[in-house]
Amino acid sequence: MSTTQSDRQVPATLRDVARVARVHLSTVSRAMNVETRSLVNADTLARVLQAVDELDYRPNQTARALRMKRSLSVGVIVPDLLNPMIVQMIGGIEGRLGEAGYLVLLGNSNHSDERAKLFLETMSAHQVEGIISTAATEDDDALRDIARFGRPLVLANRSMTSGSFSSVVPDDQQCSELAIEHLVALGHQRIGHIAGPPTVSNGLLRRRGYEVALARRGMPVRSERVQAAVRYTVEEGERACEKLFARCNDLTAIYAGNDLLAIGCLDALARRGLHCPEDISIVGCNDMPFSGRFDPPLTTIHVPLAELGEIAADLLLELIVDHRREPRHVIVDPYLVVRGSTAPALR
Amino acid sequence: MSTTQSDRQVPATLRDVARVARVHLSTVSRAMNVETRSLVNADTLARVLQAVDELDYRPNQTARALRMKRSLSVGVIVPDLLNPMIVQMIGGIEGRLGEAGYLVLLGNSNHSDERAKLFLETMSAHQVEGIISTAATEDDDALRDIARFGRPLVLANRSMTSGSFSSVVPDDQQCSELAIEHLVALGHQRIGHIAGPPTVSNGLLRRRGYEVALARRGMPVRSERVQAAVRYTVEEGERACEKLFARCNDLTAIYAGNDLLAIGCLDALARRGLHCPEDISIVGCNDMPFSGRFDPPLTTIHVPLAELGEIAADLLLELIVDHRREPRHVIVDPYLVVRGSTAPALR
DNA sequence: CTGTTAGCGCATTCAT
DNA sequence: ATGAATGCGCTAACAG
Repeated sequence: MSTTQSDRQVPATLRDVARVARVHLSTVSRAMNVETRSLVNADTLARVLQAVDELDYRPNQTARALRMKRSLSVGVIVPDLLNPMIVQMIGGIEGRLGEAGYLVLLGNSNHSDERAKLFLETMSAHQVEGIISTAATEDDDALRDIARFGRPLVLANRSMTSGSFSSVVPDDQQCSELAIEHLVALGHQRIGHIAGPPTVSNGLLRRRGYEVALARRGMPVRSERVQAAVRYTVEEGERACEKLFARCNDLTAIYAGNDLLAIGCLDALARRGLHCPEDISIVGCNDMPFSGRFDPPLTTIHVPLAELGEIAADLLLELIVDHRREPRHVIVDPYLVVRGSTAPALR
Repeated sequence: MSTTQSDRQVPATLRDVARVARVHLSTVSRAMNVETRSLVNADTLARVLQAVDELDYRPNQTARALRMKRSLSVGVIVPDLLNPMIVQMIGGIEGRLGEAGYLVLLGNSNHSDERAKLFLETMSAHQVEGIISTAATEDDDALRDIARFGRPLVLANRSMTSGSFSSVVPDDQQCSELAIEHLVALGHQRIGHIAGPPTVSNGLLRRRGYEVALARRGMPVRSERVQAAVRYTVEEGERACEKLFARCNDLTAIYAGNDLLAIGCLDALARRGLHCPEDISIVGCNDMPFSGRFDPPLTTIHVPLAELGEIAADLLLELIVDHRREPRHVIVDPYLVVRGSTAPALR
């Protein structure tokens, strides 16, 4: 507090510092950057640093970004902020990216490809160095647009069959295999499936995994036992489950494409006066936070979502370092978590 | 796709467009901006627009930001991304800010003032037009630093007693009043309190509210019946609750400073072989997502967190429009949600 | 080691 | 209605 100034200061620039330190502006620039700092004389450095301190100088990152073409920011697009699973991933992403000095621009598409596209463009305009999308849908050419600009892009949680982008996803078919294996071991023979939207990879893949798992065991694969939800929400899960019940009244178990859908199933059961797991067993997928504390505690397939986010960040960082790097596809292993929503089949 | 080019294009600039449209760069600039578009002739505008389309030109927001001193971005600092309540607020914030054309830079301080300060500085360097912090602690002079630069700042969920920043918080004392009122109505006389950290406003205020509510009813206020958790997490809630039990074994109810702490209390009860609500009633606070689905369903004080986020965004937007605006303090009303974790006192 | 110069991509005065 | 010129704050050659 060398000078008594008004409350609001106009930020100091390199010029200001240079003037006070009686050196050229470029010398200050060198002094500020760790890589070039060694180029500047010890006592001029001291003078500069003192001026910096005195003026409370902070480099303007926008100007740096413009000049260096490095914004030190990346965009992260999510389909739904109220989905605890997504948030887990954001945590992993943000943590890793933060360590690397990047700031995260967050965009919540709210399940809308339209909005996702808007974010893609806005973030692109903001010169993000890369983008992680956890909201990829199959027919999402907005993502391709981004790639055309050479902006690194990685898909997390959901992928695209084309495989042209780096991605990290759980082994979705294996998720289903684990769920069916568990249910069959409990004696269940008529197992329904509430699938995720067919437009997103894990909706499709988990459904396929369900069918494969049944077929492999010589069990009938009936399409009327599958009902896809239009979105990964509790409400849509409930709705889908009711449709399923309207068609099939002999099911003893349901495998839901994710935990939110599973909770929706629980609601649908309750509406019909049915009990879980006594009347019907339910297996979720993803193991969202607190899923073990529900009533009943949810048997589900654990997916390491935070780790998945970290890997997505790593993949993006790789790509940022070398844009021409070949896309990599990481698949992480899920595992079964048995809790209270499954029980031996009685019928 | 007029020309067959390589996959990766270098983004077009105003100059490129100007060259193709055979006009001066500044004309293109005018044409791109809605406010100045009327200044340009209809058919030159058409030429420009065609060139823009042809080259797939997108304005570089970094350059704009540098020139206009408007980054169209704001920073949001949160203490914990794994806290579902916080996420609710982010949703509200991001939604409102997105509508206004702003992008959100997200920073997760992970309960560390150190990291929060780092984010504040990094975001500031990125020229955010304002900052919303949901991680304010009482002794947080980093926040004051930001304000010195004249960067608009609003505090959400947590406030600072100084009151020099705009803020939006729940009526924390009222939260406690509602909780105590409910418990007393159920016949509880010996009510413990797991408080949030005393360094954050709602930790302190809710504790005070608890004391005031007891005193108002002529009930004894005993400090040994209060245990503060060092953080708002399930684990710290459990730990604090165990400390409390070690001191007091005659409590019939506990009011927890938030739902996470309440869940921790549930864990502590379970450890001791006690049941909720039969042995001890528990009231949480905030009404986090899914709290009604826990076992037992949590009786809690509902706080409209998403709305709180929206208000925070509005306050910030106001401040961005006029930096010298007086700080405003919005207080939102909580209400009681009775579920299954509370029952009449038996002792 | 330090100063000079030249932009990064854009908006905005000022001329014309 | 458009062109010319200037500079936002910074880094990166290039000289000296």
